[in-house]
Amino acid sequence: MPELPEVETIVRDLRPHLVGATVAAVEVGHPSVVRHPGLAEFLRALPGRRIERCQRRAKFIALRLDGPGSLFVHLGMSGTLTLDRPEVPARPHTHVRLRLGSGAELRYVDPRRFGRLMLGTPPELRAAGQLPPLGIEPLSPRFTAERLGAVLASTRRPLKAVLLDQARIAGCGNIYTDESCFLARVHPARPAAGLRPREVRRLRDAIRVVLRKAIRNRGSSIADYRDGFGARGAAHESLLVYGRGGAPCVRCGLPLAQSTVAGRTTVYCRGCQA
DNA sequence: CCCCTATCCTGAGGGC
DNA sequence: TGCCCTCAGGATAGGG
Repeated sequence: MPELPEVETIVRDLRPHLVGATVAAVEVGHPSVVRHPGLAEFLRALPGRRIERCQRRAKFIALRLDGPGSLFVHLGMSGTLTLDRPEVPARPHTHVRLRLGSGAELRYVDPRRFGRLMLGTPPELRAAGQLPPLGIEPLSPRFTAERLGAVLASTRRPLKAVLLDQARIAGCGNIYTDESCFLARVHPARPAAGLRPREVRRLRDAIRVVLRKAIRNRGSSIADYRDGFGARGAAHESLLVYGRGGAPCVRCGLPLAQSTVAGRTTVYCRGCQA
């Protein structure tokens, strides 16, 4: 579900309310979402900890705690992390609740339970196989056309597969990958290493424009996604290709093509993305 | 290394 | 109205 812009929106929403707050109590409804450490240790280690930072890395939410370690949350396909007043009834599939010293409640809701919560330092979690290798942040200043070119040059896999590969570029999912390829006018199934330098530059710029615009619009609420306060985003209202297979291309009017690339539904324009 | 498929789950939507 | 099928924004394991 949530890609970089959705996770970033949540982090920005929650940050002012979480930083400085103390975890007063923890309740876990469905233990399978707690991946590390074990449930008992998770319940033991969290209460009393103070949240020092609230940040995004790739599609992970990282709540840095006092003392060593962070609480990492990955939302999977259908997860949400919201701050609620405790008297508001919890929605179905609320699996974890953190009651805060402020009285508010941080709730992890995830119908499909593909998401997960983990507690520890990055090296610990990497050693436990819970935190995968993560590539460059596409919104960082280090994400230059040269850098993207180097990433793409290393493989002949389809471009889209590389953009979705979190170990190479962190944060892009199915929606914004298709949007970026369209904006850059490159075909998502082209071998990554085959892009010309000017196409790489266009793609680099397109990825940043697409992600920034989606953040400005507070994320795409196509199904389950909600912001840090449970409200829907508006980014899905201005998507150019995602979910529009068969509809006319906004640039040339040709019906948008839909096929499977890198195992994912992919929408693109045969005319504009040669 | 690459690529595809199945898998973890629930819910929404379409066809009949 | 209901049943069945397919599909979904993610990530990973296993097979060819």
